[in-house]
Amino acid sequence: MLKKANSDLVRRQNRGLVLETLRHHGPLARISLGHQTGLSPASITSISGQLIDEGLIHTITEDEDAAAETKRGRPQTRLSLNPGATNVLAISIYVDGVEMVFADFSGTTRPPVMLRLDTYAISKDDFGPRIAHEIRYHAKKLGLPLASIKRIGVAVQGVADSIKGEISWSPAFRARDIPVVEPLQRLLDIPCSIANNANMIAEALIATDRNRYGGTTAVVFMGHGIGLGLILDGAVYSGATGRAAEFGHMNHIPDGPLCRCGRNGCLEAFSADYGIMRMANDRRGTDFDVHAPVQDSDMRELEMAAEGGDTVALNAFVRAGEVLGFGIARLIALINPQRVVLAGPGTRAYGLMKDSIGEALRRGLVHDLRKNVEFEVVPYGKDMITTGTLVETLRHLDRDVFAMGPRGVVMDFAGRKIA
Amino acid sequence: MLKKANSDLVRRQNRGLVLETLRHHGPLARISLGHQTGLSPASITSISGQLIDEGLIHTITEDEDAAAETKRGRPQTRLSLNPGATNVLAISIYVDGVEMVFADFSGTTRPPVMLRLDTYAISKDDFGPRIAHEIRYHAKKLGLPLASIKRIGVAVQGVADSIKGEISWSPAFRARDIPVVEPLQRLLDIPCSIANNANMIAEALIATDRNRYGGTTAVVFMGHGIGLGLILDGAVYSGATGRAAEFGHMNHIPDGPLCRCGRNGCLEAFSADYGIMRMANDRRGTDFDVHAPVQDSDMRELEMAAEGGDTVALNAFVRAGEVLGFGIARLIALINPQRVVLAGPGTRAYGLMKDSIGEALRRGLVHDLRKNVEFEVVPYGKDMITTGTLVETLRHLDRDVFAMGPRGVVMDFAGRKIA
DNA sequence: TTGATTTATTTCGGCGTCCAAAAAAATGTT
DNA sequence: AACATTTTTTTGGACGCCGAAATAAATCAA
Repeated sequence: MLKKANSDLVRRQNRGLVLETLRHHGPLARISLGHQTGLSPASITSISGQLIDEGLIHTITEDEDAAAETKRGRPQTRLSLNPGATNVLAISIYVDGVEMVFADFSGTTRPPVMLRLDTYAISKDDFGPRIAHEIRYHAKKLGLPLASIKRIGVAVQGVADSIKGEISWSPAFRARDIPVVEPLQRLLDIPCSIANNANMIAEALIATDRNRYGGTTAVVFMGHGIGLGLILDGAVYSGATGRAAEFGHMNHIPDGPLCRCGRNGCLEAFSADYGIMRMANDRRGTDFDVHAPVQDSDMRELEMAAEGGDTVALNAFVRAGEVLGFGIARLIALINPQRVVLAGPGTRAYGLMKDSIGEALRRGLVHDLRKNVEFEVVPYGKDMITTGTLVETLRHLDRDVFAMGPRGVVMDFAGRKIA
Repeated sequence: MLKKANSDLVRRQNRGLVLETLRHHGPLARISLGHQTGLSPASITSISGQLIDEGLIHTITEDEDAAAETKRGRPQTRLSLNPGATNVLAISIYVDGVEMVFADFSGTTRPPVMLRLDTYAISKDDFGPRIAHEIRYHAKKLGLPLASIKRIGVAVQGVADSIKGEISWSPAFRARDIPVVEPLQRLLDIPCSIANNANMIAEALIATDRNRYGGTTAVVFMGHGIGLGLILDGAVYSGATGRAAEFGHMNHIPDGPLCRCGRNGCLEAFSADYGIMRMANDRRGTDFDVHAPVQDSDMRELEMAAEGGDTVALNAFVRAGEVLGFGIARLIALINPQRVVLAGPGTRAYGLMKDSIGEALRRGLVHDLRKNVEFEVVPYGKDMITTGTLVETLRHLDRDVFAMGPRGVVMDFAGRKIA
């Protein structure tokens, strides 16, 4: 259903557009901003005038490199996001701890703060307050007033319910339904949102190359579990309940090996680290504790063994690839994406799985569908998750907070404050 | 990325909103239109004034029933879509023929015209012109000038490429990549679009009850194949290439029975009519022609046998349900819909499959996911496809054609033509 | 040095849209 | 007939965008 439109909507949308354009293209002169956005120079003057007065953007003065090009005519004065306008915080939760990255409005990050924390042991209700406390401490240490932080984005592997603001389930926690958004908002008075790792990687990819990833892309995250971020029509899709897709628990074979979720035969039970480890250690999978976190060092060792010619180890990876391939084939049948991206630490072993993934795709997917899909593996870095979270958080500020404009301020024709 | 907004956008959106509101709620007084849309009475007067002048809506005069309620105050004059504003045409393609339903702007349909046509035999390039010819003939017969038909919507079972405007593949045709949109537009000069049956049923459901189906719903179509219409965030999702989802060719078991698509183990190969028939006739599926269309009468006979206690027949349905259940479980794991709807002629046998579907869902899906999904079966009528196609077609007119307004017409303050 | 040229930005006036408030219209009630 | 009530229209103002003209600030050329 359509929504009512009025001049309020026009202002919001165009202010948001200007902010997003500056964020995407970096500093731009008003004239270029006009070309990029499609707005007239007059409108750009008006809008940028307001944004400058509100301190959200500013003109660049020490603009050596651009001024260096000697051209005729009045020189451009480039506009840029004002880093000091606000701060944001991206939090990534891992099995062994929590990473906090503070950034300013322009997206420039402070060095990450790594927090050791036995997430697996912490209780449902202790987690939020503990994090709130750490945020308070580190913000102070970095000289960032709490009030300057306008939004916090949290990313976690597993099922994040973005509507309830909880971690429904994550391999990093023994506890379930861990409230995150509510305690942070209550204790810090800062708006907060939570999302899933794979979705944040998808955000990072869109930000990196909108042409490449902006259409319909499936981002498969391989690690302690198998996650999925779906980009549909250029935006990350986050499901009905705000929970991300549960690709890892898509069934592969009825009555297959036991999965962490308690069912049998989930994709994860074959292709996540623990599935591979189990396959390598004990082909029948009877007395294997699926809940015990797999150490990264153990996985590396297994990869080495497989590369060195250990048939049992190699076979575990081949089988993981086969099952993953069938999973992706099913995914393609359902969503018909233009592109499938593999990401996450599990892609380290991609070389071992490549052939069996391809073979499974051939067996499990009509040629018509397969031929239209581009495949790629992106090298994994934790920073992708942080980047994605920041992108998402800052976009929310651009579109939904700062696009609104200040309230109760009288402006003149060009949008300048009169009082 | 955001788009530029200006008063043009405002007008388009609000005109569209008024048209959609009248379409959805039926005749409404200006005051009620204001309440429904959120627009002020002044704006409604202005917008409706324009729409009336353009002949898109009109005031109701013979409004006995509403005027009957004797109330104080100036009586309401209700506005309604003007049926004579334009005509549209919905075409549904079946194995045995083609159905054409003409409707006016208010959505009132003429009796369906059923066209016998051996679709399975017709060649790739004959189909479009043949249909164009029939449209010309029947429009004339019904007294509808071709120029009064502003849009044609075509629905077909199978893979419809809505961007190319072709039927990529359908069980109704032996031919592939059959152009439909291009010949109709060329020969009749009427804009045309093509979509897939299941998506049109999804459209019909949204139109019927937006609260119920408007969030995230998966519509599974069971018939000569297994199709899927996805409603994401209230709108039918039609994939990257404009092709609908290929749920029927999602692999169930590697190296399973042969499917029409040439792969092995697709969902369809178990649960579409031919899969069930094969299972009942010949459990090894060696010498069964998967391409031969299954007669509806044969399916009914098989259903009767199963209901009468024939174990082999019953088992075929049970197995079809099991596989369908696993398919739906995978679908839920990926998309996490709020609701799954089963539709299509195949649902006649739902009673035979119900238990095995449920059992497969239990085995193939985490409880957390399963518990949030509502399940339902809608009784099948061909008219759902027609309804959905009309809804989609008329919405396009509301939003993208008539919302623009006439060009080059000078209006006074209230939107009335001056010249 | 000075004026012409060029390019960027701002100002001005106009237009389209929405909206609140006042006015008008149309009917019921007393 | 006067008043009350509800719906619709008119009026006048606000906000936003835009085209055109004006202004600003530089380079180029003589």
